[in-house]
Amino acid sequence: MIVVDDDASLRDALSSLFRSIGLEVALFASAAELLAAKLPDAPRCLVLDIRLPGVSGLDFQAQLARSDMELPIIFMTGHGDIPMSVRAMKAGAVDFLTKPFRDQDMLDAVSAAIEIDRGRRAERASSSKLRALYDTLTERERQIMALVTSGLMNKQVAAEVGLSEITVKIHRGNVMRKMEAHSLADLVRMAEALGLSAKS
Amino acid sequence: MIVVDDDASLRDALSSLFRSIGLEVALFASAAELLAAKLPDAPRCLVLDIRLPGVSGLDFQAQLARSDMELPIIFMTGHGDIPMSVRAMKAGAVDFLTKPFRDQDMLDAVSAAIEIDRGRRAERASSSKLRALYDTLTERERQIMALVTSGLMNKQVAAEVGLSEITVKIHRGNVMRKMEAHSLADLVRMAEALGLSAKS
DNA sequence: TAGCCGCCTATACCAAGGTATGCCCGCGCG
DNA sequence: CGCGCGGGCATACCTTGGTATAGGCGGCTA
Repeated sequence: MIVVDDDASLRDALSSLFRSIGLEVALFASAAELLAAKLPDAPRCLVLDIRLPGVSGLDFQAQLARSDMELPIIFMTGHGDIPMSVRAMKAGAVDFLTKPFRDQDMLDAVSAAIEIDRGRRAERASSSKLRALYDTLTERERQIMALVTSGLMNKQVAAEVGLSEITVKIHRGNVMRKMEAHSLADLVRMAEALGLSAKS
Repeated sequence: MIVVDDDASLRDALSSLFRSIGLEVALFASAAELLAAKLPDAPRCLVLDIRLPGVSGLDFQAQLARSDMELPIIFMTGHGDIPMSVRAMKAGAVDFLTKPFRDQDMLDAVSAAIEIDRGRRAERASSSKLRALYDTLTERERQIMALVTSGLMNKQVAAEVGLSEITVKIHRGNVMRKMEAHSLADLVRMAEALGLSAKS
């Protein structure tokens, strides 16, 4: 759980609130401090005041979304307005609370956000493993994989790329082995997840 | 384009605004009137005042989401607050505008909403066609389809369901024909889209 | 230079996929 | 009752997939 707010007393209040339900908490007074810090790699979320020293919360949100450190955000504000909240929600914020808020509302938002982060992490983990496997393929193998998973027969693939059928079979076998696919169905699903498509 | 607002002058203003960019407009003073009316089946969206005679806009949104008539909603409000806007956005609203709003803001929101609706329609159309094909399968065929697309070989499928391999081949062929799949890869993708999984 | 790797090909062989023909059973329906 | 249909099984035959063995070519690098 990461809290960024320039009000020390609010930070402390949130800290004890989150600790009371067993969450680890990291406190920061500004976005810059957060970026400078190293954080443990666990399901988490960001609780952010929309008015921060330096950058605005919305800008910081956009900045995070562009970086590889994407994590669910819950905004807080004392003097926000509707267009601001709408913009934050459209940009993917999990919630947008007005100060003062009820503890329970914050806890609900946080548990929803952590659940989202958990899902995203699982997603990223499996897709990055897939990427790693895919990266071990040679150019030819990638080409054959795309064509095979698009539903073409070996002979059609061979004609498409100007190879003999037997060579296609070799590459195909290599692809199956390198991708650790146990069946064609497996490979098709991997190709889907990787966003492959046979471009003619 | 569907507009629901109890203020006749605002309805007229929005009507002429939308017509000026070539959109067809249907006007209603309440949610009940909208539900009673028949509407042409084309990409569209709903522009809704959050304070309506009878039901609240948020309730109406929830009601629409539960029904089969799901369509993108843009809320308007004269006296809304942040929690209200956040709730609407969380429930899937495309935008939430405060009166008075700039014409351009409304037009931007509407074009985004119509784009969303167009995408959803395409999605629904292809998935409902898939459903229709899937519904023509017999119980056995569905069973074999699930197992085959999970990556099992015919003989393994046969063992799993206690049939001979040749019978599995027959069913498998029937599945391919009925689902209009041109290859196993096709069938696997269909199974994915249908959310099938082989339950042991 | 030798060795490795990616790449291509061929022959041969076996496993798996796929279809046709033919026959059987049970059930519901006109 | 006869008929259609879903379901099942077998033989036969052909296609496709998959692997092993073996060889050739070009490029990179220790």
